[in-house]
Amino acid sequence: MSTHSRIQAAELQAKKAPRQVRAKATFDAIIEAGAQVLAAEGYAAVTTNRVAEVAGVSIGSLYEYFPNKQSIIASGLARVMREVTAEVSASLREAVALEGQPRAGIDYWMRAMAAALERRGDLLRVALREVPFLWDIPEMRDLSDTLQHIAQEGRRKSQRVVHFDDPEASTYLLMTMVWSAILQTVLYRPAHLSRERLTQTLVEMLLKLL
Amino acid sequence: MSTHSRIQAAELQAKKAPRQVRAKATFDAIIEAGAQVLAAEGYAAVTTNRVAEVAGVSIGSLYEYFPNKQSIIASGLARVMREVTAEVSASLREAVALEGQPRAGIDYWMRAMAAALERRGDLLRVALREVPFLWDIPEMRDLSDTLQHIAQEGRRKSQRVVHFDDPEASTYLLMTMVWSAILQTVLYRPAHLSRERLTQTLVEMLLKLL
DNA sequence: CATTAACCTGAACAAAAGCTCGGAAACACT
DNA sequence: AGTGTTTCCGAGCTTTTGTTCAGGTTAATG
Repeated sequence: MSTHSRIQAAELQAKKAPRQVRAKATFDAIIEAGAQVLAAEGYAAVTTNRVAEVAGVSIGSLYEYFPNKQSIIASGLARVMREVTAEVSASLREAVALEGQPRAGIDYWMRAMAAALERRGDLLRVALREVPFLWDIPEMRDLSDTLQHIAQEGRRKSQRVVHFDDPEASTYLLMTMVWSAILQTVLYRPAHLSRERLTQTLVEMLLKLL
Repeated sequence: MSTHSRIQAAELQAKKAPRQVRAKATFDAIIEAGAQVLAAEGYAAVTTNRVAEVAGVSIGSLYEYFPNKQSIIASGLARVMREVTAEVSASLREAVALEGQPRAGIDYWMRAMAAALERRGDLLRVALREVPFLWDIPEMRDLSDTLQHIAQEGRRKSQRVVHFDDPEASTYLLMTMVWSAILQTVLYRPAHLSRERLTQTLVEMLLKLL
């Protein structure tokens, strides 16, 4: 078993909230700078002094609000993931609501996912591959939980959606697989598979299965 | 676009091969120690001095064979990935050969994949999540290329395997999705999905699609 | 206006980590 | 045994980086 110590939740959060508007601006600038350096230059390039410099703030101010380096990155990723979760789950709900036209629903959902991921592509690429404490950020886990929840709910409402021996497991799996495929394709752009071919084929497959 | 510099191939390789048997032992001990520390304590814990210590070798010896820290990790991962690729692609070939019994073939292949991954679970988990230059290691890319190659070849030989509008893309996708699902399940053990349920459901899905 | 609280600054400290290098020991070969 | 080559050693140099702190500035408060 891997034993390297999990990071405590407190160490991944800001240590105090800004009270004045000026302070709110520096706070945001720090988070923004952290995300930007991470996305553009990778995890190793994210040093506290560099983040402060990019944010246009002194190193002291940085430690006024964040207890350590990790909390800056974690705050930025948490913020982004809240946005992604909101966008993706909203589109999944809409897709589920389009019961009558499964093709349109699936298509719509996949485009929404791809768009949400692509907009944060540089950041998510680095985050998924390099940030050691990524999965200690609660918002990171929330996305898949939320999607699962919506999917299972949708399955229960309209019985005819999945007929497998194990409906729960197969819904879970379908969800996971489609998500993985989109993630892979959008973030890592395999040579032989354009976005168009991906979505077309995925839709076809899902229609055969549902 | 993310601009952080790609690592040169030379920086990820051993700088000279051991000539004597004694030297071969230290060389291997270093690689082994690197992999062990990485698997057990994470990327941040892999320091050159620590690797030397765990290997029971002096720091000087380490730099006799490896130009830098990354090359130690890269060598270890390359070695492991050669093994995994060999095991997984052998089992895929056998599965493809079982044309007559698709259920047995799929089942066999998935068990082989799961076993190959699980045996290196601790190492691969950390590698996939934390090693920044992971995909600059050629052996890392070889696996999916090899699997794709075998799968596409299998499809061409027995025409009746996949009937989709875009056979190549759908084979690619199926491959990717099954691989992702197994990887996820074996390495990150989702709470609600046991290995048994996964394989059962996956087999069922594949049979419906092929 | 006076006082307190919030905010900001940046030089400097301490720890850590990658890597070098001069020299000794083990080995191969004649 | 003698000679050159390979291997090994580890103290220490250099650089980097996370973080602190004492003091100054700005904003709120009464």
